[in-house]
Amino acid sequence: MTSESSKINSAAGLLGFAQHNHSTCVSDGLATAETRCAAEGLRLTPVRRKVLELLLQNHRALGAYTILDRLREDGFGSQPPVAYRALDFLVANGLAHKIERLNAFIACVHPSHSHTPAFMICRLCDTVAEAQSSSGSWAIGDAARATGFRIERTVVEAEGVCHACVDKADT
Amino acid sequence: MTSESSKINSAAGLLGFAQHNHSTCVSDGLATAETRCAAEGLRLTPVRRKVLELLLQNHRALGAYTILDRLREDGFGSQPPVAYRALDFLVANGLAHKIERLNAFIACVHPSHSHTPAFMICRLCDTVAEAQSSSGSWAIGDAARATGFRIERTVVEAEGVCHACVDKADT
DNA sequence: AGTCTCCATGTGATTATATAACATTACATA
DNA sequence: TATGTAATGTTATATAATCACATGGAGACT
Repeated sequence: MTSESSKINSAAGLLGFAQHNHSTCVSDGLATAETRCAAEGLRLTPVRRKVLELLLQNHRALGAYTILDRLREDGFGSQPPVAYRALDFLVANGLAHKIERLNAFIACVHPSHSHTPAFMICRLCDTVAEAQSSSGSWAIGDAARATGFRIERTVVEAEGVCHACVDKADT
Repeated sequence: MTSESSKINSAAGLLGFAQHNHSTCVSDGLATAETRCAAEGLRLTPVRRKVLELLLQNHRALGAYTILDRLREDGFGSQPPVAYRALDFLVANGLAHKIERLNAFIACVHPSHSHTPAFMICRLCDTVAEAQSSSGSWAIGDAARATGFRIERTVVEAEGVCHACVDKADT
């Protein structure tokens, strides 16, 4: 427990892959979420808040069942729907994203404005970084326009090796 | 059965979303695969060939268990690993792709050369179109270069409504 | 305060997706 | 034919996600 959380903290010393003071990530993220929910009449209930807090604690994607375990420890309901409903709420309101490649979830790093997120997933340290992007910048937009396809949502996930892990990479 | 296959054929009258003569998709795809496997010393065994044929029969993504059902009908093994191993082979050798968003698989439409595929998924008719693309054209490449992230594989999947379905779309 | 309604949560059961582990068979080739 | 390797078959299990229904709790309205 203790060793695990300290490991998480030290490993989370990268925002995405950039150096940053991680200590404010959780508090800032929760504060932003509370502001937004208050402004839009959304209810950031205890379970939802707790799940967001768990996601903010590390820059990795967490599976629903990992989250569920943590919820159980904190006295929340321990059946899958509890976690999935909270995650659905967070994703629907742009406070978190699902990483399709991993079937896992991560807190949004800039939840204040809507965006088409793009992710970089390090296969060695499992860190996930969210890249800023405009929705029209993807080459697939051209193909869509050419065929009359109306894009509603785009998944962009790059898998590879982050700067910090390049040294220990085999290839 | 008959009605289902005819439905598949009529619905598959679009390559991705472009009009095309679907009757040659399966035969051409299998021929290309056989040529490539022969050239590279890969073994396109009966199960693998059958799975590829199933994928080629429609421009939709098929789940592993759907494939498994068809394999069973044809006298192949009917346990999950049978389907997953064949799919792994096809994906590893560029003959098929996994659509992460759907947890399902689709035949590659241009298996002759390596590429970073991008997909358009119609949420109304479930058709999946593979767009041609060069690996460097994604905006995420810039973010990766900026942070020293080495991209090995990129998932690009756009979800929306295809040209043919726009009329029946609610919004 | 009462109570109605809506939304959120709790819980048990089930479905869907994917892999582990090990036995067996087919194939190439020495 | 003997032998190593790759492919397949099969049992069991792990992981991910949803269904269905009961319970609870905050606001709106009287």
